Amino acid sequence: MSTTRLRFAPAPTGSLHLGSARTALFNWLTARGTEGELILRIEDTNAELTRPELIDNIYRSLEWLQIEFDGEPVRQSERTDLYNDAVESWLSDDLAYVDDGAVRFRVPSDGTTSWDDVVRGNVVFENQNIEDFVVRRADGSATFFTANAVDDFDLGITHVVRGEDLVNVTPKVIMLRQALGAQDLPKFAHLPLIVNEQRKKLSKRRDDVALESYRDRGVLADAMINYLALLGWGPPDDVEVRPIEEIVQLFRLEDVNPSAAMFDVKKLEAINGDYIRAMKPEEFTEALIPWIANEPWNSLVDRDQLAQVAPLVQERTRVLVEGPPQLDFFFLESPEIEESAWEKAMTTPEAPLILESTKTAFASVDWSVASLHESLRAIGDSHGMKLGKAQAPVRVAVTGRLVGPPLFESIHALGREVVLERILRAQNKLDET
RNA sequence: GCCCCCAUCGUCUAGCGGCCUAGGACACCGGCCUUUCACGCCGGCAGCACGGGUUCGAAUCCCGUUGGGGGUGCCA
Repeated sequence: MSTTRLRFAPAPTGSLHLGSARTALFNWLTARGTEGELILRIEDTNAELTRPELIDNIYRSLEWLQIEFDGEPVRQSERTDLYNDAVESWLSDDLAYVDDGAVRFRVPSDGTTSWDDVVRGNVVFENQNIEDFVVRRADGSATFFTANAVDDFDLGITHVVRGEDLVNVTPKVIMLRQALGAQDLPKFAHLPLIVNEQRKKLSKRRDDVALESYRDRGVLADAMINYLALLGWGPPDDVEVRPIEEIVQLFRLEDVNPSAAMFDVKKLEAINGDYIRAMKPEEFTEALIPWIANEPWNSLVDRDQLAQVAPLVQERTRVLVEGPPQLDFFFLESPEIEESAWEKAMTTPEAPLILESTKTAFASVDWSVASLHESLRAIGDSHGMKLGKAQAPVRVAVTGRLVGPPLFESIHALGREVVLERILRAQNKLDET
């Protein structure tokens, strides 16, 4: 028998919002940390929101985040009788009245309604500031207030953890719950809003709020969860990047910071980079495949070769989308040479000499990373250049860019034939100009 | 307008009356390492919004001001 029972109650309005994901997470953390239960409740009292595909998206996103629920989801659209009964009883007790076909709840004109919020402390509303609100629409459907109050009571919810934007509906829900005959109140915890750089609530219109869009760019679920946990909460020991199991142990609703938190993509990506670097090379290679599938050179990719070269860019990748562009030259027949790179590396007096020496040396050098390395180092030496300088023309000739994965490992993977051909190609291009 | 909430480095946070000349992380700036970039390491910049209290003592408690935000639908 569990002592705590929580619910995550999204309205199916399309893709899961970052704020909703954070709310789901904090509910989940609380449930896990207290060995309680967490149920998923779909708030689709509005007929327009009952479309199955909207709900599927929520399931998929929550599944991706590995936020699990106990029991089957509760669909409010399937509990209309319950809401009707409640409204009827309020009507017969004269707690509510009909107005233009809708039913409104009678709010007392004096007194106060308050609760002790877990994250904000005591919150008090003067009843006189609350209007009689609609509990049943003219079309007969229950409103959010009714469904919310009835379900939280009926489902035995002990902790209501939701966004701060719902603070002002809380007194209404409390009144309804009392009208239902409830003697107690659940613990309310209103989480700080997640805001953008303008300090405004993340909005669908202006901000990139869909969880999927981060997933699609190659943010890992574990990293996303870890980052989201840091929005409004911090571990007591200052260790921010850590396994979710540890966060479950450390997390306490009482420690949640009440002030709004800005969603910082840079930090998200930094944490994601940590997670990517922590992957096994094979895992990283595997994770990259869906992103490579989007590249025009996808059909040229050889899996074995990919397994060999992907790890070379692992620590250079913060989000998975950044992976493929760093690897294209391994697979493209004749990768394009970036103009700015060419300008920088090939217009020096030494460049042609280095290319020629390298071509000659590489034609017979032992094809190992160490020998390749030593060989080019020696060539650089003979021109009085450090390797850092000397490698530039070769890198541009072979990869088309000035920056990229470690050169000798790359050259090694490409093979002698390809490398010599690319050097020759660069020499030809040099001759043309 | 009315109601409600919030206020520590640029950002996310630690701090719950003395351990704070305020700690960590991201970002930024130096340096080291180095075959580029990155990673890693070392160092730096930078904050308790303001004013009153309370107290021997306040970032921490109270009040006010200012500034931000949220809500104000027969949406949720």
